[in-house]
This record gives sequence, C-alpha cells and structure tokens, in this order.
Amino acid sequence: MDEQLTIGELAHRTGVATSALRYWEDLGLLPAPARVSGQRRYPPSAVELVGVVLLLRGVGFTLREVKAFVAARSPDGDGWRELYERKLAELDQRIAQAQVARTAIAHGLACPHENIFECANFTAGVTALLAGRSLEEAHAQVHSR
Amino acid sequence: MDEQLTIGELAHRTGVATSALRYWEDLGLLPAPARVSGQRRYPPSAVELVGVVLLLRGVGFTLREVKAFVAARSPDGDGWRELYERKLAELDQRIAQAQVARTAIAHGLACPHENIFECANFTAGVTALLAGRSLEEAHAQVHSR
DNA sequence: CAACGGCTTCAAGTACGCTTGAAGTCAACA
DNA sequence: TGTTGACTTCAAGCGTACTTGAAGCCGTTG
Repeated sequence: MDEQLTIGELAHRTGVATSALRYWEDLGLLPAPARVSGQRRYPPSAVELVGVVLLLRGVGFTLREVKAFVAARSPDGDGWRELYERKLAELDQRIAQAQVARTAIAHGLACPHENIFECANFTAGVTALLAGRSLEEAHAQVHSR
Repeated sequence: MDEQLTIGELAHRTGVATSALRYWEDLGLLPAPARVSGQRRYPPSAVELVGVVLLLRGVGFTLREVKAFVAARSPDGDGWRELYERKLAELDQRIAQAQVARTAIAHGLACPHENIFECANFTAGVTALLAGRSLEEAHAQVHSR
C-alpha cells in the first residue's frame, strides 16, 4: 500500500511540521531519505523513528542527546550500552522529580493554607531537591541555622 | 541568624545563578525583594520559592507557566484550583510518557536486536504516542495514497 | 498551456532562558 | 584614603528548536 511516504504524509502521521522534519534531518537526527525527482521519500519505519524522537524529546532530552541515542545503535561498538544505562538513570531521576512535583501540587490542591509554604508536606520535596543543588562545602554546616 | 539573604547567598543555597534570579524577577516569577542601599535582601522563604520554581521548571513547565502557577495562589479567587488540576493532569501525562520512555530504553538495553524498531515492545509505546498526535481525519483513509 | 499543490533550498526571524560585558555604587577593611 | 568584593542596571549575545518567507522546480489536472 504505502511503501514510501512524502514529507507531508510523514508530517501528517506524526504531527510534526515538515519544517521540523527537515531541521531534524539537517541535525543528523533523521537519516537523509531516498529522493524521487528531488523530493524526499521515507520508508514506513520513519514514522516510528520520528515517534522515538518525540518520545525522548518529550521527556526532556535535547535533540543532540536524542541524536546520540538513536545513532549509538548502528555501529556495534559497546558505547551505546553505557549511554543507554546513563539515559535510563537520568530518566529515573526525572520520573522521581515529576512524582515529587505531583504530590506537591496535589497537596497544594488539598491544602487549605493560603500560603503554601507553610505546609511542610509541600516544601518537603522542595527541600530535598535543594539539598542536591546547593553549593555547600560539606563542612561549614555542622551547626545548622 | 540569617534573617535576610543577599542575592549571592540565595544563589549559593539554591544553585541558581544570580543573573538567573534577576531574570526571574524581571519576568515576575519572583517578587521584588526588599532593598538595603540598592541591594536585594530576600527572606529565608525565598529559598523554598526558588525551589518550587526549580521543581516545576525541571518537570517541563515553562517559566510563564510556573509564574501563573505560583501567582495564582495569592488572590483567593477560584481560578487557581482549576489551574492546579490542569497542571496535575499534565504532569500525570508527563509521568506516563516518561515511564513509556523508560520501558522503551530498558527494552532497548535488554533486546539483542540490532535494529530496535524490529522489537514490538520498543515501538509499542511509540505507536500509542503517535496515535494521539497524528492528524488523521478519521475517514479520508479508506483509499490509501 | 496554464495554473495549482506540494515539494525544494536558503536566509532570516522568533521565543525561550539565560549569560556576559560595561560601567557604576556601596560598605568594609588595611 | 584607596582598593577589594559584592552588588547594581542595561544592552547585547548565545544556544536550542524551530518557523517563515522568497524564489523556484515538478507533476497532475482543467
């Protein structure tokens, strides 16, 4: 049936603008497809490839990271395994943070306080987040505030 | 002890650059703090406020969305409740998507295929994602191409 | 044949989220 | 008193991820 897709059809099926698809190709994110009288013709599998890009971009990876991710698989070197494991760990962190945010918002909804910051439950996750970000020099904090 | 924080101290405790804090203030994301001879002095609660911004920004909300989120709480109107519920729903979607990505990557790691797209498990989540994004007009697809 | 829709390239513009640099103020300290 | 360090404003620059516009090619259709 549909052996090959024009860029318009691919855009239609993925919800990604044709301009974005060309941009992704320029970045090396999508492989340059075959051409018929100058026009791009994509194999049906391109739909899934675009889907993977959407998925990974959607969870916070940059296009360059996504590129490394999808490109890593072709050479059967061993680098990709480490990369995948790192990405997996990053993703787990993101998920954890998203769940912290989720409970914070949910608590914000349930909590009658007008000042949300007065709720310990609300600020608990925030404080944990900050603990990993503050530039404390480890000591100098033996005597807390 | 530390009643008031300078911008440098706030930056230090949150890991956010002073330039970024000023930028956030310009956007209206952070309230303009008190001044001592021209310099900003933040209440200790500013640390948590910055933390909330970090948390929400970190899960994919834009600064304008975060602004709406934190600003919504002050007027005791009823708009904020709807906003919070919407954000909560968005967040649940993000978490779900992140988990789809997680299982996809994990499967990519476990799967010996050199072409990941040949794994149904890998593409399953992608296909679901695309289903919600494709611009199909429902009919118009009876006769393909 | 002419017009139309969809494709092509290339350059420039846009939105977001900052950072950087210049030039200056201010309090503290030698 | 002078210099140091942290702060101030303002304008400009930067990286990411695109979009938009101009100018043109190509195949189908009236």
